[in-house]
Amino acid sequence: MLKRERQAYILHQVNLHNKVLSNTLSSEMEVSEDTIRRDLHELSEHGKLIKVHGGALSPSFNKITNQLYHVYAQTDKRIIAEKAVSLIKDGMFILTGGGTTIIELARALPHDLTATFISGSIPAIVEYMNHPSIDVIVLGDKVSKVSKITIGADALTRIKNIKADICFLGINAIDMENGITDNDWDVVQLKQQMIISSQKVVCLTISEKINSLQPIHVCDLNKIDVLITELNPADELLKPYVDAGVQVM
Amino acid sequence: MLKRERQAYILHQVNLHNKVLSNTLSSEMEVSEDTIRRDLHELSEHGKLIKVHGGALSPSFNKITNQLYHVYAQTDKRIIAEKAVSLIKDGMFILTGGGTTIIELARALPHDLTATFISGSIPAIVEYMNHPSIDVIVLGDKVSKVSKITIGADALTRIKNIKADICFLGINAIDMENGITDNDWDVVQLKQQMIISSQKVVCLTISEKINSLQPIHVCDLNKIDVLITELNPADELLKPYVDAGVQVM
DNA sequence: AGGAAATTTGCGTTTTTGTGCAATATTTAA
DNA sequence: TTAAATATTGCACAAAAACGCAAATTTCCT
Repeated sequence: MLKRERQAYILHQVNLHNKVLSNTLSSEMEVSEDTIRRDLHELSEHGKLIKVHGGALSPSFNKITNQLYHVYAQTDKRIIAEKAVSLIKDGMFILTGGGTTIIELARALPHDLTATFISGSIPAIVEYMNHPSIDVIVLGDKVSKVSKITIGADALTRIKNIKADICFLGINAIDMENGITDNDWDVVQLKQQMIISSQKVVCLTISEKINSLQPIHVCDLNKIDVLITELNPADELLKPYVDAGVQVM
Repeated sequence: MLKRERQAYILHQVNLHNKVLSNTLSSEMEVSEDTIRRDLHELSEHGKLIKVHGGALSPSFNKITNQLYHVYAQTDKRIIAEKAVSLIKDGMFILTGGGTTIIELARALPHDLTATFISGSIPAIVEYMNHPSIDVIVLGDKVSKVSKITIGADALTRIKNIKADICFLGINAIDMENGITDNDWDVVQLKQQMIISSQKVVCLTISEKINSLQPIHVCDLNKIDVLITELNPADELLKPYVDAGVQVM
């Protein structure tokens, strides 16, 4: 087998599977691992793949995971935030949780909006505070260093005494069977009470979290009024949720 | 599974859920927790995530826009803050108000301090929150856009139920005749209650504000235990206060 | 076609890297 | 405070990479 052939085959495999192993290639083509390594080295110098210990990866692989992912998620969250904003009317009482999606929502609020936002998320409060015309109510309690949100009995009872018009929750996982799930017990308590204390529950999430599962159950799908993702509501991925009666935006 | 694949997966999870646990990752990918820890260590050195006990957090989650708080007369306030820090001992319950001097105090706290800070000042809370070992209690209520502090009956009654070891107040005006005075009605309510609820009252101010007067009375001089300025305690300007029985630092 | 030069390949040796294990410290939670 | 979970450290071992060298192959030139 010629060197050119070999390298073409390697590239083919990399593009197909995003990954190749040196020893697999070596036995598949019956050449020494040394040769494979030299091939990989050469191809990686031309940027056709990324050589790593034990094999090689597709160059697109690294792009997605490293820099682009963050920006990409950011723009997605911006799209979500703008859809969410369209649900907010002047004079509303609005409960919000924490998380980066909520921060984006806070930043996307129109400058002339007059509404009351209630939250225990410190980063969200900082954003709301900088808005010229909205009122901000802080749910006081002990701050969780991990989630940057106030958690505890105090915050909980405070939410109990509220009946908000609408509630925006950034969620960590949602699937058809288990509904919304999360990974922080204290945060789950708050989310559950927020859902009870709101007339309308809106869940915000990037599409990657759709059909994923976390250890702690927050609520079933039927508690959710609106689900917002960056996707088109007609997207195939969202169809089961539409069928289940959730309004998808 | 290749090391890079693993790390890519970890990053993916972190960006997705803002948080990952070592043991979850370890069992998901069927490698030892040792390996996961090494991966997390490596990724955190590249700033891709923030390593914490038991797992890791998303770096974007931690970044709070606190570059806005440019502090007036900063070096003076730094001096004041450092004097104030010397009064704080491990395990204390500490009430603090708002204002730039208090922010400086928050930034000057030693990294190994373990204490509980109670405040309604959002900028101060943001600073406390970034400290590794102190607990933060937020006094919830409506946020005043002007002073960036929670004000109202709720915050007031909350303070009433506290007996703190010490209380740090940034003050706007102090003079021999009227004691401490201020210009914001709501903030004054809070300060008065904080003074009542603390065993020791420490006032922080730059010397500019010494012997000045504001419209609303907060408290008389005799309520103050310690007065801290950037000046030498023996300074002529401070002599009347020393004579009046205030401990000056 | 023949043969020299250049390239490619395989092999042994030495380094480096990745991983798991165990003993010990440190942190966290009860 | 104690007990459990998690981190750190040093070590061993295996897998892979790097390197030099010699044999094999291809290329190129007359």
